Amino acid sequence: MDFMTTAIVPDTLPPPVSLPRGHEAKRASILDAAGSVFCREGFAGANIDLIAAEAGVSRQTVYNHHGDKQTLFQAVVRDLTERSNAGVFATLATFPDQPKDIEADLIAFCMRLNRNCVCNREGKFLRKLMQAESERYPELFSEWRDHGPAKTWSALAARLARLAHAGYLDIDDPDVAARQFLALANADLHMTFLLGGTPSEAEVLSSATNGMRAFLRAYGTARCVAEKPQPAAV
Amino acid sequence: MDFMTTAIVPDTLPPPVSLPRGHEAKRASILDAAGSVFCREGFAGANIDLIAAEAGVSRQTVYNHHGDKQTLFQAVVRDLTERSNAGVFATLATFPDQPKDIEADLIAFCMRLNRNCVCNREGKFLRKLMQAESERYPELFSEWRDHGPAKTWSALAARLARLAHAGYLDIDDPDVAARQFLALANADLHMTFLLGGTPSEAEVLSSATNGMRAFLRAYGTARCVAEKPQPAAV
DNA sequence: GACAATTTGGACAAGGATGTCTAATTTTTT
DNA sequence: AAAAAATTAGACATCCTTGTCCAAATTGTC
Repeated sequence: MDFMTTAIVPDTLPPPVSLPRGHEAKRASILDAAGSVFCREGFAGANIDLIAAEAGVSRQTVYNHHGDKQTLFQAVVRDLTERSNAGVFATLATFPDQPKDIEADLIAFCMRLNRNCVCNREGKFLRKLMQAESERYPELFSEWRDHGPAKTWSALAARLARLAHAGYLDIDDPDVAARQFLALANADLHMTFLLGGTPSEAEVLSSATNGMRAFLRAYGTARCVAEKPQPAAV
Repeated sequence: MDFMTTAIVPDTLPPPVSLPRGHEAKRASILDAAGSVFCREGFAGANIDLIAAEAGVSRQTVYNHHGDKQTLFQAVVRDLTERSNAGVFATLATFPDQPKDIEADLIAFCMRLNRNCVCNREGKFLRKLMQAESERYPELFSEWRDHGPAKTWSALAARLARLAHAGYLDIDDPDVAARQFLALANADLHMTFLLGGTPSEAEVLSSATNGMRAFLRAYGTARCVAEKPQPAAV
């Protein structure tokens, strides 16, 4: 028996198999609160005591998990980047490769993109933190850009090129078209973003509709127009 | 010799212009430095000593001119807003109302807009300060928005409507078109803006060209295409 | 040149924030 | 139940910043 147990569970001291559940929960809670406070107050204005209070932990726990303020900030941005990128690529996977009604399908895609990627918590926070602190942390900025927007653009460009190849669109430069696609998708939301607010569902719908109609006016082919000759007014 | 020198540099000395020579110069220098520091470090991170040093005055002089940090910040934003709006409307006045070559004329206008309004010092600073602190100073934000972007949009919409009426464009909703015009004009510059940099002349040209070609593909009439059937590749 | 306003540098108090330390307490694992 | 790990509250030293005060020096005006 003794032999069995020692064999099955080697005496190599219980490897840090599973750290407490409450431990990771607190870590997440700290990152969450820190994201909110850094975003609201900026790096210099953020107060560790406030972060601790908002996370529901003691200040010492914050220091135990992440060494100092800078390290905490970097952890926050990396966490946001990771989750945001996951959301972006999940949404990109829903791009309408074989559209039945290209206008309706692109509008729906656009709304998913806006709702799940640019209007949500991670998107809002990242946008603000990057704008405010990218010069102080250039490597964080590069990380985010290379793993996020840069890939998004080329992935979207590939999707658009495929649609063009299938005859739905008439595109010279897919990379330019991809940037314009995104610019048009958000054209009506800029002021709300600047204010730090979250657009209503109606605003997201109207921005996506206006944007995609303009995009299709620019890049749609006869095939699109034939299928959808007279879009209804908003 | 003595006569010569005194004659060449007349004794008329700078005309006795009441109080301010060095006074107003110092005030401007302080606003300038404060704008730069607030923008770089954020409100909380900005240091009055640093502002004073960068302005080349003593700290006490900063306090003499503008009471405290908050008042200084508001003065900076109001100053930037005023100068930025002046630039925007001066540029709007150069909109091509009777274009000879609509594509070339719109591209040129776009470049003026980007160069003089969004890429310049005031534009860059205002964008960052608004994004960072608009929630802390909502009344400053409203002031800027109502006297700047809101008027810009409607003014641009009116110009576009006029072009449409003259047969150059085919536009349903001029307000939507105006927002899309601006979105397309800057579509290629977003990443540079986010990084806090200033786009090169080549980037501004390429962004304006790509943006206006897309805009005209969406909203141009046969009249445009007839005049400019085959735009050269970039 | 005399006079008034402005600027300067430095000292200073008050307050706030960071990060460390410790002893007590709670939670988790064995 | 006991041992180990994590958390807590609080005190604390240290540093930084804001905003004030003041005497001396500078500038510009009459």
